[in-house]
Amino acid sequence: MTTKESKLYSISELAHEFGISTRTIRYYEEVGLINSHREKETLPRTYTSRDRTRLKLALRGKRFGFSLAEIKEMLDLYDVDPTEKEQLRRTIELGDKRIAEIDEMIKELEETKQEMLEFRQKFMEMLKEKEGTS
Amino acid sequence: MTTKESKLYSISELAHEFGISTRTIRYYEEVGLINSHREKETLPRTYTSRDRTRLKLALRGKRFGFSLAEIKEMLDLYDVDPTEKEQLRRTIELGDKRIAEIDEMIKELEETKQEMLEFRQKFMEMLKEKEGTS
DNA sequence: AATTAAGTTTACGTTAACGTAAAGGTGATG
DNA sequence: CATCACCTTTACGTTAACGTAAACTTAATT
Repeated sequence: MTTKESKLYSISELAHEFGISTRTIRYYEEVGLINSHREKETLPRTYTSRDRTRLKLALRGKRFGFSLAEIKEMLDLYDVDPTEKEQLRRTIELGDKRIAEIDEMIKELEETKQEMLEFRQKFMEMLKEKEGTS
Repeated sequence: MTTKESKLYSISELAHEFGISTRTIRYYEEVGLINSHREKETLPRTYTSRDRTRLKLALRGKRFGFSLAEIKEMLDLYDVDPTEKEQLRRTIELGDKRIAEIDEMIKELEETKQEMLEFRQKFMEMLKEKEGTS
């Protein structure tokens, strides 16, 4: 029985998959946002699917305008030590705050969408009024 | 009958209301994101409620990680000339794209929330298992 | 009349998040 | 064995989005 040997990714594979540069990936490692695993200290980085997932989540955070520091804090929530009750509690608490934030964001987005749809409606009517004018 | 004379805001009023600096507001004007109205070219800026709304929308865009340039482009959609059919069409088209983007964001946020709730559940169980351990 | 509060412009400083270039190591391939 | 292709580190450059400071004006108070 070999020790769980799932697929490993190279840095350029991930870069290509997510449409980012290898520099970006190295930078994320530099600031502690993600990890890499290397055989011999000196040579090529390799990434597990867990690393890949973390990167994916990080990029999601970016798309929503979070700073790398904020993202790191959020991702580190998933890596809490399950034997430490106090840590667990703090994690849950912080997580709840984030969830509330997400709810707020969803609400705001839906409002925005609604407003845009109303404008769309107005513009469509304006267009109709000018029908045939070329 | 006086010409529509609704409330005017000063720069520090708006800054305070939205929790930003006056510098930020001037900067937004500098890059054409918002406008101000002044009596005599030289003296204090004053803002209509329309200006205020535009600023509010801009800040909303910021919270979602859009750049000021992107925000400007989006806000300018609202200021289209209604007599220009082609412009109207382009505006509607671009607006539709933004609406689709918003839908995508909402979807992603809901996924994220779901995942976080699942983690929360797991952590709660871990906590329960350790019940009484202090 | 002098101080205070709020505004102005100009201009240089700062930070996050990378881009980019230089100089070099490895392993596969024609 | 030379040339890719891909990786590495180090380090300086760049841009957006303001912060901050200086020097000044104007209106209202003391």
